[in-house]
Amino acid sequence: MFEQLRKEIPLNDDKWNDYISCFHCIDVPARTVLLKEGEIPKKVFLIEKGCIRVWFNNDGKDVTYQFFFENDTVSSIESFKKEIPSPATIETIEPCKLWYINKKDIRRIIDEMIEIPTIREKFIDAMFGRLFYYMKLYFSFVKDTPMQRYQNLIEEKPQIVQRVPQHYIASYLGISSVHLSRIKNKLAKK
Amino acid sequence: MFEQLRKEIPLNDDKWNDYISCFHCIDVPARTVLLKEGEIPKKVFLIEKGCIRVWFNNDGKDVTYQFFFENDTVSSIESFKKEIPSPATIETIEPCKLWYINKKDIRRIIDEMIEIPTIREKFIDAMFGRLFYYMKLYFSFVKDTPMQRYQNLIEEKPQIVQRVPQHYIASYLGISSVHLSRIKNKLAKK
DNA sequence: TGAATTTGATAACATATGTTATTGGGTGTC
DNA sequence: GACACCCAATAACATATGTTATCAAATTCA
Repeated sequence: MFEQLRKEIPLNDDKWNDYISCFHCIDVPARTVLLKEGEIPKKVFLIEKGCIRVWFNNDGKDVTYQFFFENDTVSSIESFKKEIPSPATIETIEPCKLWYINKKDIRRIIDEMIEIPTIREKFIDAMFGRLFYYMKLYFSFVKDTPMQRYQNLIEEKPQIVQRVPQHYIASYLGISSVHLSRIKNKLAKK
Repeated sequence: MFEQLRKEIPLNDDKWNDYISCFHCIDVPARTVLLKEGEIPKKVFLIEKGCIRVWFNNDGKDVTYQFFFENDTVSSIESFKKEIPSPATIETIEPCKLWYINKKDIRRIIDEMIEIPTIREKFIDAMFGRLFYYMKLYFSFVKDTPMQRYQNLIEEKPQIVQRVPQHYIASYLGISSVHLSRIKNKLAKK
């Protein structure tokens, strides 16, 4: 799981092993809630196998706003950083093999690693990447129709279309599942 | 302009004056283009007075996706960081008094300041703030109706509603100006 | 001041999208 | 195998939203 990362990070073996020992592996079935709306996040998850969605309750309807797959790290990032109750629920879609790390451990690791310039660079780049990701999502809502967003999804995130039930995808696109079904129908006729 | 910042940043006077001297002040009329679509950004702007919009061309229609006001810093952030042509145009809405700094200067200042832990902390917090801002914008598209988005705007960014022409606001909300007009009409009747 | 431009409201029509209900296929469980 | 459940497609209807055109008010600028 960590081989690739090991190569990229300039640490001696002791430090590395110290850090790695903070990660714990679990297997969970589909539809397992990893963080419930209203809880303050205590863990960050890393997916070895499976997929996860993050959703919140909007007047009784659940609105899925993010999917995660293999090698993604998952947390309710704003609540985690600010230590406030999460508005969102984190839930597995498929059976998953996960690694998790506790807040105080990840906090310590980041505080130590941020002092190393090359790692800091990576960290900041990752934050920019995340920022650009959300900017792009936002832009697609300002400028594209739901059909265009669906086509982009097929193009750019085929995993989502292949592995995630359609009603979750619909709410991710900001439309009803009926409408997504109509869009698929139209595209099929072309 | 920089008094408040001066208090927050622990630097000796020499360094401070060095940094400050990199900023240049200009006055520009309304509808001035500060960065044109396709150009690689070479400056970052800081607004002392006035307001600015950022927009891009979407099949012949201009789509405004961000507004900036006094004390905001403005750049086509992704293009600036990656040194790629900007998909967006930066343009004043009102006559503005601006400070700008060139890329190589801001680059140097950030590289030097990032080594100071308290400043680094502020810098990372600012990035998180930006990230949360775009996440929130994105969420509002996934879960709210245009009318709700408009009401949020009145609530949270009254400046925009008061100072920006309505057709720019409409495209910011992802709707036509006709529809925004209808929404206002409905709200007025309540 | 007067002309040009920008802005905002509204009407009429076409299209997109949501809601609710129904149907049938799949899948897992006992 | 029977049952419960989840999932996707579809129909029918209601509502939301876009498009185009027109007009009036406000603003800018010469």
